[in-house]
Order: sequence, then C-alpha cells, then structure tokens
Amino acid sequence: MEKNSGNNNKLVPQVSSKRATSYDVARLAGVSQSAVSRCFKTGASVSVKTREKVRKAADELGYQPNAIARGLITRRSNIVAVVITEFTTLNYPEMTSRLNEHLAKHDIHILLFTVGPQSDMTVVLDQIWQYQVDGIIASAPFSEAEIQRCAKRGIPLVFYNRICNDSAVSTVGCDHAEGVKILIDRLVRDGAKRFVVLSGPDDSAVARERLRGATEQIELHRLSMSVLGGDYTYESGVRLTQQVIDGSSLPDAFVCANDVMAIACIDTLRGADLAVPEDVKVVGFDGITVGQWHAYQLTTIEQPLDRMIEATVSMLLERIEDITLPAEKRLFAGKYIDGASA
Amino acid sequence: MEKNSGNNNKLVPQVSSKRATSYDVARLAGVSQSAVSRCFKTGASVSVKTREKVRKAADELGYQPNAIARGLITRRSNIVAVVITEFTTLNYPEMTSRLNEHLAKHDIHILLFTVGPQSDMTVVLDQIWQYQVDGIIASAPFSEAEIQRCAKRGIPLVFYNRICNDSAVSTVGCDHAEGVKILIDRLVRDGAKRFVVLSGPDDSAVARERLRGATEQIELHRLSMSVLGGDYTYESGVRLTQQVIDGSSLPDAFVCANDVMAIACIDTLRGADLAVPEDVKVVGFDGITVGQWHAYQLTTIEQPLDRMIEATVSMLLERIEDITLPAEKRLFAGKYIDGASA
DNA sequence: CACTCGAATGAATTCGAAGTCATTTGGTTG
DNA sequence: CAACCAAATGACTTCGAATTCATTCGAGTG
Repeated sequence: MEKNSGNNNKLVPQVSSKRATSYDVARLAGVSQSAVSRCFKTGASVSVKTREKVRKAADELGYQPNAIARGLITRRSNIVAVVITEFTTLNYPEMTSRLNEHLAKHDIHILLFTVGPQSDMTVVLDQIWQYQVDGIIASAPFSEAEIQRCAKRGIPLVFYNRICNDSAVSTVGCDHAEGVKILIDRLVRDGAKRFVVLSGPDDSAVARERLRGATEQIELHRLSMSVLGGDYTYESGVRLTQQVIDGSSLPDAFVCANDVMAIACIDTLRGADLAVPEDVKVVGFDGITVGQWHAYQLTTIEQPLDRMIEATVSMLLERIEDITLPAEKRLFAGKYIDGASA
Repeated sequence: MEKNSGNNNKLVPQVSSKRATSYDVARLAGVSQSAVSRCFKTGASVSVKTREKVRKAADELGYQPNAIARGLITRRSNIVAVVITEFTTLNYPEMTSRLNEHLAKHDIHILLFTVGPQSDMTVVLDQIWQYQVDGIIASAPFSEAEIQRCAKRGIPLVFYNRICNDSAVSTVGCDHAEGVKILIDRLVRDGAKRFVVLSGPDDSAVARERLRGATEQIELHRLSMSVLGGDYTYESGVRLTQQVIDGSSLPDAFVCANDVMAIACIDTLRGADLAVPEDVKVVGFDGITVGQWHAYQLTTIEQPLDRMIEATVSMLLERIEDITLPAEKRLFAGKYIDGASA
C-alpha cells in the first residue's frame, strides 16, 4: 500500500486519503463495483437495500463518481465549450455566466475558451477536441472551414449573436437591422432629417448589419446621412463625435453602433454645450444597464438577452441529443426603449 | 466560394469518422501506441524519424490526444474550477475571462461554476470533485468546513477578492481599508468635515472592510459621519442619496461602497441641482471604466486587477505543483484616481 | 570486430466507471 | 410444490492514453 515510499524522497504530498473509487465503496458496502455504478445511474435496476448500503458507504468515504472516467466510457463529457473573444467590452463574459446558470440545470458545465488577436482559432479548436466536449457555443469569428471541422467531428455548434448568413449553421441573434430601422423611424417622425451614423468596426458582422439597417431606412425616407467608422469603444465615440462637432454643420441625430458609443457621443456633445435631445438626438443599441442611468437615459434598442440565452442553450441541448437536427437560425426582435436622448 | 452547394438542402451530418485514437495513428504510422503517446509528450525519448512519421499520420487523421483519457491516467485534468456568484454587478464574469487568458498560457482551462442564493455550495463542490479539477479559484462565500473539504481532498484553493482573515487559506485581494483611508485623507485635506458613508451589504466582507477604513480614518481626524446601508447597486445608491437630500442637512462628502453607488449618488445629487464637487464631494471605490467617462470622472481607488489576476494565477499554479506550500495572503494597494468628483 | 552504454522501442498494465451478459434471487402463478 | 419470469447482481470487458519494464538498436570505443 505504501507505494510512494521509494519514488521520490523530496516532496511527498502526503494527501492522506487518495480519493475513493467505486471499488472502495463496493468493498465497504459489501457489493460489486457494478452495483455501485448502477446506484449512481437513474433508472438502473437496483434493490432498495443495495442502494441504501451503497449510499451509506459512499457518504462515509466522501465518494463522488469520477466524471473523467465516466466520460471516457460513455463518450459524454457533460462539458460544453464556450468560445468568446477577449474583447470584454462586448459583455461576453456576462453572457458566459448567464449561459452557465442555464446549463447547470442540466448538469452540464462550461469550459471556457477565449480567442484573442494572437491566438489562432485553429489552436483553440484543437484544444476543444482534446476535451471531448459535447457541444460548442461560440461568440467569436469562425471561418467556414472551422465550422465544417465541427460538423465533421459531429460536434453541435451554436453561434450567439454572430451573423453567418452564408453558412448552414445554427445561430441565435437579435435583429439588428430591424432594430435600427425602428429607431430611424422614430427619429424621422420627430423631425430628424440629417443623420450621422457612428458605425462599429468593419470586421464586425453585427456592426455591418446595424449599418445596413440605418442606410436602408434613411434611404427609404430619402434623407441624408454620413457614416463615420468607430470600433464600439467609448474612446472612438468621443473622437468621432468631436470630429462632427468640429465640422461645418451638426446633424439632427446621431445613430450609434452601440450604447457605449452613444454614451460617449452624449458626453462629448454636452462637453461642447450642446443639449441632448434638444440640439441633437442620440440613439444607441444594446440596452446596457449604464444606458438607463439618470445621466443618460438612452433611447435605444434592448436586446432580449434572457430569451437569446435560453434559445442558445435549448438549441444546443437539442442538437446534443440528436446531431441530425437541421441547422436553425433564431432571430429575436429588440425592444424599443423610449429614453430621453431622442 | 459556393462550396456548400451540394449537401445544403438535406444537411446530412456525415459523422462517419469516429475520432481517431492513438492506436489508429500508430497503425498508420507503423509504430506502437506507446510511440505515439511519447510523441505528444515533451522531453520523451523518441527518434526524429519516428516523431516525423507520427506527426504525419496524426495530421492525416486529424488526431488530437483525448484529454479525458489522459486525465484518467495522469491524474491531472489541466482544468481549474472557477467559482463565482451569480451577482453579475461585481464584474466577476470579466475577471473569469481575464483569468482564462492567463491560465491558457499554461494550457490550463477553466470550468465555470456559479453559485446563486438557491444553489447550495455543497452541491457545487460535489460537482467540482467529479471533474477532478487541479485547483479552484473562488470568488464566492465558502464556509470554513468547505475550505477544509478542499484541503482534505488535496485540491489547492485560492480566493480572489475575498477576505478570510480567520482561515489559513490563500487569498489575493485589494487593501480596501487602506484605500478608503487615502480617500478620506484627501477629502479632509480639502476641507470636508461631515461625511456620509453609503455602505455595501452587511454580508459582504469587502463592504465591511471598506466601512472599517472609513470609520477608523474619520475617527482619527475626530470628524463626524453617518452610515447608510446599501447593496452595491445603482438603485440603492439613488435611494440612499435621496434620503440624505431629503434630510435636514447635507454632508460635505459622500464616501461610497463602490463606484456604481458613487455614480448613482452623483446622478441623484445633480438631479437635485447640487453641483459635484462644489456643493458636495463624492468618492467611490473600484476604478470601473464607466467611472472615468466624461459625465462622472469619479475620484476613486482603482483596484490593480491585472496584478491581482496574475497573482491569483501564479499562486494557484505554484500550489498545483506543490500542494504542501503554505497558504499565503497577498494584498495589493489600490491606486488613487484623482477625478473631478472630489 | 567485439563490446559498452545509452537511446529508442513495443508489449503489457493501469487509471475509474459503465456497459454486457450470464447467473442468481425472489416473487407469483397454476 | 414445481414452474416461471422479471428483477437484481457480479465477473468481465471496454473506453484511450500514459507509464513501466524488458528488449532492441545504434553509435562510439579499444
């Protein structure tokens, strides 16, 4: 039993009790290992007497089935990979935590992966394969080839708030274009004629969708607009707004790529002694908490995060159960928040 | 680019190829399974020729070692549990994402666990045991018994921003009391005499520490203060500030439990036509991004998140390598942010 | 060319739980 | 009481990679 006597005279951790295995429990309960295993599986054929003996022995030893060993034989890890970008401004961390709350109800846990500019998606996928995850939830850019790799492995994949129109893959998202159109309509109804769009980064499909919504709806009303490209950050909102203020003429309304830029816009306008919404109107997109604070009371479109997260989880779980289910795209309408900035 | 033309309409998953094992690779490369295994272990004794053959075969089959099987035999899962509360206002989700970036460098991944008011910590710990994690990072309340359970299992545990003075457990945190004292000193130097402390929830040790700092330092200066109990939220900040405004007299300064409450305080004061800092000064704690936006420019103490996260990771890794290392408490000083609110 | 010695290799074993299958148990029926 | 059938049980095998250990290879030496 003293197997660590010879191997390493320095650094013997001496973790007194190596964790108990199903064999240990079986021995203590006077049953077979198979019986122990069955006791931890719902619906298995075990007598009340045996179940009770095993439960007692397991409690005594502090036994918990080893999920690693179980996963090896069942080919189910009960682990889902969540892939997000390192870009924390986008609230992905919070989404992750919320996803976890839903998945936990199904005894599924989240293994977290972040992709940054330097870390290659290919490398991340390799790591994901290693852990034999049951499914993937992604809020990060996948190439068509990478999507195909998942399909080939038979690992269900659901995108959260990513637009992949040209690919047969499951997605959950918010109707960005439609949301912006609602905002534009309200602005027009309130008399706005000249628009400045503070857009998001070109490489963001969401930003392009929002821009498309704005462009189409403003053209529909045969009004004029100009577009300035930002990157979702407060700083870019400040910079672009200042550019406009320094320019020849002010627009009637700023249509911003997200709430953070809208808030930056409001701050900058106020800094130039311009009143919002009297002198200029400002609208955002997302419905973040900060936007509703007294200082801003942003007019915006709120994404139905709860619904979206729930949909993501249920779509993934369905596809874990039945990998042959066809891809599905679910698009939720945003909710117009009638703030005081427009 | 239209590569999905053929299979798109019926969408056949084509799971044909169950994932390749080391035996498959071995057969294709004409070597033994042992050789394959060695090729994926750095420092193992393999000839260049063999390594090359195996690498080629592995690439061809898209082989990645099964981390589950590996974990079973090595007793190292390369997984660390991160336990946070569901309370997303506290930025734990963001911390999680940052921790992940650091741990990923060491090929360690995060399995996420959230504890809510209803979900028992005991249940969560049971789940953690099942996954044979190598260590635990916790930002959630553990009882002494729960801490002992981890110790007994030989699983290293590091607390992030939790105060556990009465327990021999490793922690990383910010010196809250000291930070508040710096703020008080500045306020006093600028002439403040009467203070209102908008405190955090009683059951938060961090809140109590910050309150202690305020109390001690105000007493040191032989000045007066009153304390109102909130819960870190914007709403509670608004409510308490309004109470004060509605009361008989205004203080010279509000000392808030965190930045969010400080911002609520500023918003509410402004709503009552009071100027900050001219009529009343306001200070917060944390150094959140929003606090630095133009509308607020909060005077506060910034927690050195990067340092703290780095410390958490390195302390945990050290203890995973050598479980016998004694517990250690690391306390970082916050950085005074000289804003425009005090 | 025989002889070392270390590097490289593969067969066999191991980790822990779950599934398979043959066997036993216990309760019911004629 | 024999016969029967379903429920309960345990011996054995399986999952996939790492490790142990005995063996083989190959370069270098006298």
